[in-house]
Amino acid sequence: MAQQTTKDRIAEAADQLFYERGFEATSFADIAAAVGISRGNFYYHFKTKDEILEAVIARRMANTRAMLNGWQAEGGSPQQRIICFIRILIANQAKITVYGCPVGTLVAELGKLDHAAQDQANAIFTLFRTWLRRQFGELGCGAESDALAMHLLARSQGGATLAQAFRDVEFINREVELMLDWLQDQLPKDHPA
Amino acid sequence: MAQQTTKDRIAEAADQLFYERGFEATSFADIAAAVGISRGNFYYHFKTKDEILEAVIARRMANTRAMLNGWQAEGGSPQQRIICFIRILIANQAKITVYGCPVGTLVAELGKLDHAAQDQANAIFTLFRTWLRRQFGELGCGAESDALAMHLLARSQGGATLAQAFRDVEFINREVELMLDWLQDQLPKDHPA
DNA sequence: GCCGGATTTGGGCAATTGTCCTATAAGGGG
DNA sequence: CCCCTTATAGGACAATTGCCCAAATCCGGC
Repeated sequence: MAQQTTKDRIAEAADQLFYERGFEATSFADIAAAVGISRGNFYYHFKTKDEILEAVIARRMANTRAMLNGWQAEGGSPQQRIICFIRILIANQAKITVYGCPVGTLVAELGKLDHAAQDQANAIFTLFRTWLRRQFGELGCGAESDALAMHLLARSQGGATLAQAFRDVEFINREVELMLDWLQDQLPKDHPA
Repeated sequence: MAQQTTKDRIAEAADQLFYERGFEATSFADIAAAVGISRGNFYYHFKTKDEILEAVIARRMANTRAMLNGWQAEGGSPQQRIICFIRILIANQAKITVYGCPVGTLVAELGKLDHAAQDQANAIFTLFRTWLRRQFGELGCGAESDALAMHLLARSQGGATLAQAFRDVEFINREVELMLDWLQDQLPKDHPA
C-alpha cells in the first residue's frame, strides 16, 4: 500500500472520529480538518454522510474479518483462539477506558437514531458471534455453541461499558481473568476428575 | 402529587427523549413538542440544555435511590434484593431491546462528548455499585464485595447491550438465569457439601 | 505544448441548532 | 379595579449543520 487514496484517508479519519466522538457529533468539518482537505471536497467522494458511515462500517467489517481470519490461520486450538478474543479487551484497554467498545457504542447510537445503517453495524457483532460459535462448536459444545458465543460477547461488552464509565483499567484485567476461568469451565469434561 | 409543575413535565419529557433518542439528538423543539409548550418558554425554566440534562440526571438519581430503598425496605434477604436487581432486565426488557440501558447509554454518550455532566451520570452507576456492594457485604463476601458488585453490573450491562443489538428478548431471559446461577455460587458455603 | 477527465477548492444554500429578548397573558392580594 | 409577580408565547440571533455548485487546478496521453 504505497499510496492511500483520498477516499481511504477520509474513511480512516471518519472511523477514528466516529469512535472517539460518536457518529452524530462528528461533522463534515471535523473530518475535513482531520484529513486536511476542504469541506466541499467531500461531495466528490461521498455524496452523503450516510455514505461515509457505510464506508466506515465496511472498513470495520474488513478489519474485523482480517483479525478473525488471522487468529484462525495461526493454527492454534479453538480454546486459544477464544482466548485471543477475550484478550482484545486488554490489547485495547487504553482506548476502551476512554471511548468504550467501538462496535457496542456505534450500534447503541445508531439504534437510538433508528438509522438505516444499524443493521450493517450489527453485522459486525454477528461476525464475532458466528466466529465464536464456530470455535465453541469445534470445542465440542454442540447446540449450546451459539448461546455460549452470545454470553461471551455480552461479558466482553459489559466489561467495556463499565471500564469506560469508571475509567478503571484494573477492572478490565479482573474481568478478563474471570472470562478465562469461565472458558475453562466450558471445556467438555471428557475425563471428569 | 395533584399537579405537576411545568418544570417537572419538561424534565419528564426530556428524560424519556434522552433515553429513546440520546442527549445530543434531542432538541429543544423536540422536548417542547412533547410537553406542548413553546420553545421560548424553556429559557424561563432552564437557561441551558445542560441544565435540563442535570435535571434529568437528578431525576434518575432520585428514582434509582427510591427503587433501591424500596427493595431495602421490603425486608427480604440480601440475596433476594440482589435478585431484584438482576430482574430489572426482565422488568424493562421491552424498552431495553429497543433503547438499551438508560444508564449505560447515557454514560457512554456523555463520555464521548467529554461532557461536563458525565461524572453526575456516572454517579447513577455508583449508586448501584455501592448498593450492590452493601448487599454482598451483608451476604458475607467481605473484601470481595465491591468486585462482585462491579462484575454483576458488567454482566447486566453486557446483557442489555447485546439484547438491544440483536433485539433478542429470549437472550435476556437466558442471561438473567445465568446471573441467578452465578449469584447462587457466590453464597458463602458455611457447610460445604 | 495542449487537451480532457479526474480531483480539489471555496463559497453558498436552506434548515436546524441553542440561546436570548420582548410582549403578552394569568391570576391572586391590596 | 389595579398592580405585580409568575408564566408563556413568538420570534430574532449567530452559529453550525449537511448538502451542493461553479470555478480552478492537477496531470497523464496525444
